[in-house]
Amino acid sequence: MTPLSPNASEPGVRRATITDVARLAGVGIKTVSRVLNDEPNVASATAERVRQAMAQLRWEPDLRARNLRRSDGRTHTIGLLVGSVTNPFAAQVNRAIEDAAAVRGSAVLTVSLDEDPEREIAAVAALTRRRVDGIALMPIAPSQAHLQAAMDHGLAVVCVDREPRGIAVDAVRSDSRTAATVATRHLLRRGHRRVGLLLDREDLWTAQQRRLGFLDALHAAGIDPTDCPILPGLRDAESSSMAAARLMRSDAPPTALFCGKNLITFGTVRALQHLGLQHRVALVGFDDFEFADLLDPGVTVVAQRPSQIGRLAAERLFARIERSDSRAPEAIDVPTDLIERGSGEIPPPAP
Amino acid sequence: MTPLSPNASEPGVRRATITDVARLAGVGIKTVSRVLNDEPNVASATAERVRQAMAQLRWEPDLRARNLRRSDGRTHTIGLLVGSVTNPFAAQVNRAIEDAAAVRGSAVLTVSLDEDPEREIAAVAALTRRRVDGIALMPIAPSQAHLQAAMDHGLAVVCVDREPRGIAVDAVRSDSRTAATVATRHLLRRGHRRVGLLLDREDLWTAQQRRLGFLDALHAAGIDPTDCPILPGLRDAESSSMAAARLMRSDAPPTALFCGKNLITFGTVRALQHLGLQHRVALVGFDDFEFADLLDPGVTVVAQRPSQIGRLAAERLFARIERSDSRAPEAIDVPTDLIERGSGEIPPPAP
DNA sequence: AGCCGGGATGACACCGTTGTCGCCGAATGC
DNA sequence: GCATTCGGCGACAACGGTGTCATCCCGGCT
Repeated sequence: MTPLSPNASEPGVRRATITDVARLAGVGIKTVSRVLNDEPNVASATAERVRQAMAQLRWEPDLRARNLRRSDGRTHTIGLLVGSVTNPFAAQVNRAIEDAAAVRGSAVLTVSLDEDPEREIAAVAALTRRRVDGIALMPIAPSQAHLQAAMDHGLAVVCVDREPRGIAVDAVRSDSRTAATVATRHLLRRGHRRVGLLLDREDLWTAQQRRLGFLDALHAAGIDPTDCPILPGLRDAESSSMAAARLMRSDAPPTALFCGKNLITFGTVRALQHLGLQHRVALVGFDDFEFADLLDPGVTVVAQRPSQIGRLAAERLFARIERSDSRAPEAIDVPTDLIERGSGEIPPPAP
Repeated sequence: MTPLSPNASEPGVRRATITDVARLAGVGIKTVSRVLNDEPNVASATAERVRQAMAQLRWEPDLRARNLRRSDGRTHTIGLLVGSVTNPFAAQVNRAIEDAAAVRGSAVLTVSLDEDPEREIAAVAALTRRRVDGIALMPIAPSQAHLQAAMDHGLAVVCVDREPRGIAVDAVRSDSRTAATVATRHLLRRGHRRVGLLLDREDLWTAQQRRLGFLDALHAAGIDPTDCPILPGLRDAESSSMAAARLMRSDAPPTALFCGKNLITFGTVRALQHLGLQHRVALVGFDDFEFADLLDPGVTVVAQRPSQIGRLAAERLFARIERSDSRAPEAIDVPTDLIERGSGEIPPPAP
């Protein structure tokens, strides 16, 4: 085996530059640049010499320097801001966007915001300094107006999962309101009259929409909303689990639950199992997840399509970046799919 | 509400540069630079004028230009190469590294390789052109020697989850061999004599180690390895599920299974449930996962500590980047935790 | 033979920042 | 009172590439 030079043996070799390549090939730097960029008007013999010099020196052009001067001004880098890369929904969106970016030769800078508005603002500033071509954002701050200055300088923006506020940009998300109506109606059709809704922070667009959809369904069925408790402000599985347990131990607990996002479903499923109620209380979750089908009972969900959302968002973003789309910003609804697995089909107890 | 200027209204304003700030503040550009970098020898009144000019123009310095000239040569950007950001293990590692990078003002370029060696090489080349300061890599290519040239130019590298080949760099990973031994011994102690091992591609270091650990345990218990089938080459949940089903339908199927990574566990759990064997065949998985405790039976696992692995990897990486650590490259073992939940404690059927 | 067009090429400015260095003026030392 | 320091500041080169433009050369056409 060949001897290995250790990690710490740095500066080592000075990195080759275009000047070194030019000198070795016996040409001017501009000719090297021409070869690198496949520009015309280079004799094939010259081009070959240049390519050999590049290979011999293992030269890789410096994209910072290149972008700095280039007329299109693009860095071929985009930013992705999500709640957390560990959230399965965000991870799927992330992957879809990464794939779309890779096809176009762009790299992705991913940032987890932990649903903190200040981190959204800080992250955007940091990405702006890096001159990313575009940003795909799951908005969390009360307003996205802080992006306007960067947009005036040509930054493209697309919002994912939630509607933006204070700026006019494309948005790609599930039709949360309709999805919530469908899920709630599904429970009501089984005869439930006391349905509980567990929700994320209500300053989020998604939570608002899902609440509206929930109420739409109650209204259509002529149900008194005051019989249907709404528990908002649930940020993670932990707090959701505690909230669900408290709710089920209350006087007149609901006979069915609708969970407004994946982490809430996780917590609620846990709570019901611990209380031994998983076969007595109906449950529909928002967002599909691994093993939803193998739990007992299987968890009925309104599944989002995160890959599709990510793919569409990336397409909009790159269309804006390449200025190939100058239509007015638009909101794109991605459909959801109700998947029946058992938990959502539990009937209310006989009166 | 204020009117919103649409996304497509680009070039719009020319972006302010340090020259604009200098002119507005009535100073030289170098003074602006000094204020920006908190360098000494600027009168406080002057600094204040400069800061006002910065704010007024909403100027954000261009990090590309800055890094290009700076003497330390750092871009404050690192690369992270994983199998896929949708894999929960990778996602946790990703998050830990992102957090460590954020503290140090570095951004993370994440790339999913889909376990494709060629993409590893291509991704490293792309990151090299971007002049990242370091790369955290879950190695997939047969050799990582392709990183040597970049390392000679100062690139820092740390390997995650798997051992590197062909280069000398730090590595942070679980002690797979010991973990596999512990898991296998756990099954053997319950009386199993025919234990099946389901494995990832055997060219991967982790799969090799887990196989060795498995055999170690058999050997120590005096068990004939030929009674214990090994199914390698399982890349995803799908193929694992099919392989597990085929195995259980064979003559003399094993009475216990050990799954060599998270996706294999997912597939195998599915297969056992579909065959109705989940309470008759013991199973231990590698890697913990959401709902492992709520399945029936609960899934016993050897849990890795992905956050810790990511954190330690990032610490090594930044130590190398900052040249604050010049020790020889080192392999760091992160312990695993056997978590008993039921599936691993199922005894073999009475003879 | 002289003119012209265009392919091949390099000199040089430039992108937006930081590093080097020199200049100026005020404070300090003797 | 004069040399010496030093704080404050800007001119200019440099980072590693690309854009612009001038130049050279050669073949084809009058």
